[in-house]
Formats: sequence, structure tokens, C-alpha cells
Amino acid sequence: MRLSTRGRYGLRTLLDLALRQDEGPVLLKDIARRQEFSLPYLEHLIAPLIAAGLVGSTRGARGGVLLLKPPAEVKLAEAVQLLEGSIAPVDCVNNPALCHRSAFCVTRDIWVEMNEAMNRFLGSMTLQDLVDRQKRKSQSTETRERGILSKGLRRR
Amino acid sequence: MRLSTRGRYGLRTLLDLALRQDEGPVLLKDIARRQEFSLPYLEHLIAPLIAAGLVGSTRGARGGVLLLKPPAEVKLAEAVQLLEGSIAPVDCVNNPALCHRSAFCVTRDIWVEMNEAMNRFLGSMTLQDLVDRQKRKSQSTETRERGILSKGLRRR
DNA sequence: TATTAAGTTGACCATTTCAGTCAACAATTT
DNA sequence: AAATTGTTGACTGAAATGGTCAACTTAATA
Repeated sequence: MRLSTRGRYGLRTLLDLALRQDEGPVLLKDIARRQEFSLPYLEHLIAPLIAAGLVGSTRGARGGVLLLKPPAEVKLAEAVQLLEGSIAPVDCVNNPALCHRSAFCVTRDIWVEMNEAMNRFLGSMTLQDLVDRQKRKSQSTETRERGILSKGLRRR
Repeated sequence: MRLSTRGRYGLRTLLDLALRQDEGPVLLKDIARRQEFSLPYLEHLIAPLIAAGLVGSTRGARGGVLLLKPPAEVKLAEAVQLLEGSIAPVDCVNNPALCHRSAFCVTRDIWVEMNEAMNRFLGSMTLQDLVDRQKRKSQSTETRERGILSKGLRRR
């Protein structure tokens, strides 16, 4: 039941873009450096996001990519769907005809409901939630570090 | 995010056993035939269930396997955990040390919560629920077929 | 217009995982 | 003893994963 790196890196890429939405085009190179994966791989990761119109891109000097929608309007379910395709636990959830047992298979019913639970969760959160959490997290880290410094435990 | 066949076939195996808990040892061969996967593969699937004490087995003539716990006491979360191991969407959910970003990574937080949502769902259902659903399903199928027959649409 | 700086696309590749088979073996009954 | 049944581990082919690389297109700028 693991997500592939597409979903994981791709969501981090979207968060990276959401945090820099006012700064104009962001270089793929910079995203790759910050997020610690390779540029050639990122080029592939981001393709479906561009194809779907969620991310815009301009080539050439001063080019880059940027998030085209307000983060509050991008549900994680949508992002993950673009990056990973369906996250259903089994293929017959989306395509009952794959298995002639579908009609009377109660384990399939379980996977259908589990799929619904997962999509309900990912549908309840947006990129803006990630942005908010990230900012809160950075802030509390900084606060903690100021506290440490005020006690005289200066970092080298 | 697909489950492997271990989880899928394994859960069907457990349901098969739960439906026949009063019939004494069930032959692996019969399970394989009913569930439509190979006997050699089933032998591997069932091993962790036996190792965990959820399923008992006896060898030799008149041997077979049987469910050792009441279906109502077997949560699907437990069964899937035995069959698949952790179903967490990413490894760092269980082992934050795998990635030095864990402490400040908000996407990891999302996967942690998604993992909780999945386990909440699977923890809310038991093998008995599957048994009940299966019985209800078979019954309504039979009812429907009686209905069809009563209308004179006899099957060949 | 030539050069440089980007993103785009497709071919390619190594490794790992998956799904499954097969053979040898152990235990139990008849 | 012979037959039946589960147990274990070695092995394998195919597919997915996680990338890299090179050629190409587009845009800005000197």
C-alpha cells in the first residue's frame, strides 16, 4: 500500500510552489535542490501537473513554473489523483469487470469503502492547509530556537 | 497504493474459513478452488496467519486449516497487518529516522493522518461483518433468482 | 542574430518487488 | 507401509519503480 515517489515528491513540489506563489516563476532546479531530489526526475514528476493546468510553465531564460490555482482550491485528493492516478487498494474498485467475482465479492465492497474513506480524507484537505501547517511549524521552530539562544546556549 | 495479492487473497481466505468455522478442518485445496487461486500460492499466503495463531492447521490425512478465533474478534486491521505488514502510505510514517526531513515535513504529517484514517476504518470492521454481508448478499441473490423463476424465465 | 537559459520529451537502464511454481520434506491417518 | 495433507525454501519470469541521459523547443538578451 505504499505511495510511489511520484505522489510523495509531487506533493512536496506543489507545497514548494504554493509557498512561493507571489514570487513569479520558480526554477525547477531550485525546487529540486530544496526538496532534495534530482532535476531530471522532477521534470517527469511535474509533467502531469502542467498537463492538467494546475501548474503553468514558461521556457527559456527567466522561465520557470508556478502554481496557477489558489492553494485553498486545490484539494489533496485532486493533486494525488493527478500524480498517482487512482489510489484504490485494488483495481476492481474502479473496474468491476476486471474480475467475474465482483458482483458477489464482499471483500471488494470493503476495498470500495476503504477507497471512499481515503478519498474523503484527501478531499477534506487543501494545499492551503499544508501551507498553514508549514508556516506554523517553521514559526514554532524559530520560537524554540530563540528560547534556546536566550538561555545562552548559542549555536557555533 | 495498491494492496498486493497477499492482502486480497488472504482476506478472502479468512472469510472462506469464517464461513466454515463449524465444519472442522478445511482443505487448502478446497479454499484454492473456491477462491480461484493456486494451491502452491495459498500455501505461502496462509503461513503468516498460522504463525500468528489466527489460523490452526493439522497435517496428514483428514488435516486442513481452521480459524481459531471467533470472527467477531478479528478486526480487518489485524488481518491486513498480518498479511501485508504496515499499510502506511510511506515508510517514514513508521520510521521517521528514514528521512532527515521528517521533523519539519508537513507532507509526512498528512501521510501519518491518512494512515490513521485507514487504520480507523479497518479497525472498525471484523471478519464477522464480512460473514454477515456475505450471507445477506447470497440471500438476496437467491431471492432475486426465485423471483425470476416465478416469472417463468427459467434458466437452462 | 547568436548565445544562453530554461522547460519538454522520449529512449533507455538497473534494481526491486510481485506473483507464482516446484521440489523436498514433515506429520498424520488408515 | 502407503496415502494424504500441510511446510518450507529455492527459484523464476514479468512488471513496476526510480531513476539518467540526450536531443529538442522556446524564450530572453547581448
